Amino acid sequence: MFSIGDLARRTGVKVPTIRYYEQMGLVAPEGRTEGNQRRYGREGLERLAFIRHARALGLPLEAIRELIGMDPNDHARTHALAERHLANIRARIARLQGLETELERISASCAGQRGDPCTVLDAFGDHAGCVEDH
Amino acid sequence: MFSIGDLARRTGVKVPTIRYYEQMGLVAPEGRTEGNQRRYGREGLERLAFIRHARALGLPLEAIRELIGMDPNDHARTHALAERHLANIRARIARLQGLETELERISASCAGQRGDPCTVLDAFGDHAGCVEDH
DNA sequence: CCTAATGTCTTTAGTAGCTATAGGTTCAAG
DNA sequence: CTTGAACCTATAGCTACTAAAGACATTAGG
Repeated sequence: MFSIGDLARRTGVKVPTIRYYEQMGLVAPEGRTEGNQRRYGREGLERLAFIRHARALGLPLEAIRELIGMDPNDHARTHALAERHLANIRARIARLQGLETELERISASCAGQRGDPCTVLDAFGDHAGCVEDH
Repeated sequence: MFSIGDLARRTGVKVPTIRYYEQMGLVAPEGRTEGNQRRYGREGLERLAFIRHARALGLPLEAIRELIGMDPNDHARTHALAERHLANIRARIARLQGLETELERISASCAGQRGDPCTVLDAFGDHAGCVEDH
């Protein structure tokens, strides 16, 4: 039987976060002590580790909830979720790469001559220089 | 003189968002009508366009507030902010690329055989397969 | 000039995913 | 038995908005 602190130490998920996940219906203790403290079994530990890893992969809690409730034989749904998330990540990468390009341009736009006003400041506000349509 | 709706149409920033920016101290109307409605001048319009573009570049409002208050001759601070943000974006790209790799691995881990439990589900919870240290 | 439609006002609450704090109780070790 | 660490609940805060309620203002058409 693990206390909430044990779980926190073993999974790296902070104590208040575990309680938050419980509120969100993602983990529950097996029971409580007489003094009302949470006690978890091995299942709880594994569940929390699962959540932690899925979160580290960038899945929103909502998707994790879906995963938890999934039938392991339902390949279609499981694969679809993975693909959807992958597409999502790729889109975010593409968007950030657009920003990267533009910020490089902005940074390079001014040589930093004393006495001249900094063009970086203008560039931040200037939509005209943009290639992307953000 | 522009109403808040005019500003919204011209900049693409939604009306409630403009009011929110005002609360955050980023834009202010030049004055109000007798009936208490906001009226903006060209300055307000430009300020809002600046904010919009900076947001599109991914800058947090806090950084935009800094930019707004900056002396255009202070190259050091302006450039530093741009560089900091660029580094930030690059870090995020790197992180997402790590996730991309891992999600590809996860997606590929299961051929989708009927009858066999889906390994994707395990892979989501399995830290052991990770290369990155998330 | 009046009316109807549209625009605007303030205030409040909700979103995601936590984190922090306060004030109180319980547990485990010595 | 006492002390200190860990635990409890409830509430508020964070970012950057968005939505909704209920009242008032403005503007175009007749």
